[in-house]
Amino acid sequence: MTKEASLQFHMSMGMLINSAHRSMTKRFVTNAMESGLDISLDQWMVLGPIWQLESASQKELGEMCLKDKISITRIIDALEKKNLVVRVPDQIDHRINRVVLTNAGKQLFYDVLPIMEKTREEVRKDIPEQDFEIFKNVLSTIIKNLDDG
Amino acid sequence: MTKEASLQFHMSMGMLINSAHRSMTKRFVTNAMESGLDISLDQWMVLGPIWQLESASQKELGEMCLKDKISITRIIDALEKKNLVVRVPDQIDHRINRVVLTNAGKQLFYDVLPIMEKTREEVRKDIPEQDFEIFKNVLSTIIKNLDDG
DNA sequence: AAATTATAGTTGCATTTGAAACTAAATAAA
DNA sequence: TTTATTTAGTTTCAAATGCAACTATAATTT
Repeated sequence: MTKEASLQFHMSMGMLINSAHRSMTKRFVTNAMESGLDISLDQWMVLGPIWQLESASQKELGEMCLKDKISITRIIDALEKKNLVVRVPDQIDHRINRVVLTNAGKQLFYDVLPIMEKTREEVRKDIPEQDFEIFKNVLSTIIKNLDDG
Repeated sequence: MTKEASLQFHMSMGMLINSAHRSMTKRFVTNAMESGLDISLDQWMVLGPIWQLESASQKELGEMCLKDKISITRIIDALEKKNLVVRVPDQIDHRINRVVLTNAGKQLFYDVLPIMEKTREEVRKDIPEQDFEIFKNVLSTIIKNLDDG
């Protein structure tokens, strides 16, 4: 590869992903705040699977959200502090925490859904469905490529 | 949008970008370390434009790297501490710093190029050129969408 | 059964990051 | 000219993140 091509690469890939990630996170939080909702994108990304799985272990949540256990611990800490979820020790395996939504957590989940939709629309404006699918596939492939490399 | 679709979204977009970004950063640093080079992806992303622009202001670097001025200040601090760059006050406008590579900085730049290429290949493995182009376009569009929203 | 290994989750510490306030210089307005 | 405004960059403080070591429980091995 020529120097120029490498430079081109470094200026596109890392930079673009980095910047898109930052912008999205920011926009989501801003949109939430404007609706009087206090939640980070990370917290939301975990709240969804909690809602979906009903009583997931932290490990399961981590796998679902592609996050390590430390991050999950902390996000659950934050959610628990806000009384949105509770940790319930598993009846059989006492190492496991089952994480379940409180009523306030469920309420927040439903309140945030339209915020998510709004953010989604802002993000996807002008991007054809087909391109977006390719985009997501490429992201998945990149993650896979780097996980078992 | 249905609840399921929103959930689907939140579990793909944010999560995937987040995860891909983390993996890439990690892989780049690991690859660099294995070659005995001590540089973060952020630092590299700024080093490139410094090399290319020859004597860029911090503002220009920020625009080029899609980073805010605070990040640039810190990255330049780090690079300067490692004697890879120096800040030279602009002769005419004393507010501006011109950032230039030292010989060590130029050397590192050339040393890191193959690392970047290696990382690039690991990232892009199995991704058709065409999809990758779409991928980058989508990222650019997302950034644009969120910047002037 | 006792000792070993593996798993789930937490904690502590050091580094990184982000937002807002700040300094210093340049430009524009009065 | 002096005052106000904008611009480039830095600093500070609080919050987020990453890594390694740690606890507690469960599953294996001997």
